[in-house]
Amino acid sequence: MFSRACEYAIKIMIYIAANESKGKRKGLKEVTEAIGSPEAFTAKILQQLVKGNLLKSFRGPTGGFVINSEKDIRLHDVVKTIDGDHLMEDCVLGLNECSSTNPCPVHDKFLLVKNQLTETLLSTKINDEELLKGKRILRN
Amino acid sequence: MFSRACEYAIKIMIYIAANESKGKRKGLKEVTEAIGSPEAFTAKILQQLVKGNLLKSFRGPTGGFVINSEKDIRLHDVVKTIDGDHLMEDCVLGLNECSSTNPCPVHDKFLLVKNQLTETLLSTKINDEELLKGKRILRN
DNA sequence: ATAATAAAGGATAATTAAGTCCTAATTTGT
DNA sequence: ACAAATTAGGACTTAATTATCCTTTATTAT
Repeated sequence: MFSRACEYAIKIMIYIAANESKGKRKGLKEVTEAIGSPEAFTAKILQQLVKGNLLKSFRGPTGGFVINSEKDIRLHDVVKTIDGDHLMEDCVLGLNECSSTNPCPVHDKFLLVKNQLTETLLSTKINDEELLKGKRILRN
Repeated sequence: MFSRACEYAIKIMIYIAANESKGKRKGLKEVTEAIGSPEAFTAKILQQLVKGNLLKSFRGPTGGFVINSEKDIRLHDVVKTIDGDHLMEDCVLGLNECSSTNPCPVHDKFLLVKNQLTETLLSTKINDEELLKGKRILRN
């Protein structure tokens, strides 16, 4: 559904959001340990999230990443930043010309699925407390 | 959402199912022309669909492909044959250990989406006449 | 039998995604 | 000023997906 990079990005955002009450910035090492991702690759994704204005970064000792609190970040923002909005916007069969007036055979069948998906991504805040209800795993 | 190969496979199955009333077998050339896919790659996908028992193939002159009419084929079968059932079964965040008793943060949020998707794939027959209502495009 | 036709299948190439490595730039505390 | 820590960024490697090419096998009609 999502690219590997996007899966990591979602975990990153949720981890940082869930732990930012503890004040200090979250470093690359801590994040990769928390979500169980390859370090160098995770660094690239963090960069993308910073460029996309979802995170703010700070260098040097005491440096690290924090959520950009000026924004009210949703899963939709994270997915869009890493994977673009192809999943939400494009034809399921990959047809450029597909639209409600000129539909592919499965266009109507997938309307519900895509709406449900888009709605879920749009409505879920990265710091939604429901995401943390009970014990929640972020890595294997 | 689906791999490119799977997108082609869905188009292949819908095209052959929609045109099989015209009696004769559908050859590789005709199929690639109909769905606008690369010929050699399409041949490989047709092979997979035959191996998965969704199509029957015949060689030689008058040869080609037909739907395996012993089965009542759904989109779910096509997707499973080409992409496997990862999309339907696996954790959205790619976690092996994720389950309803040991969930990832977005597990509940995506239950509806995944159920809707699975239900759509399971309930849509490849020869559903709704897939052909009005003008329906299979290629750009 | 033979020639023509069409799918099967193996090998290889091209492209994209995933992941690594190394150096540069910035910030902090001494 | 300097050393240590930490992110930024470029270049590169590896793996997976997409796509092509060529040969083999089966089938049909002459």
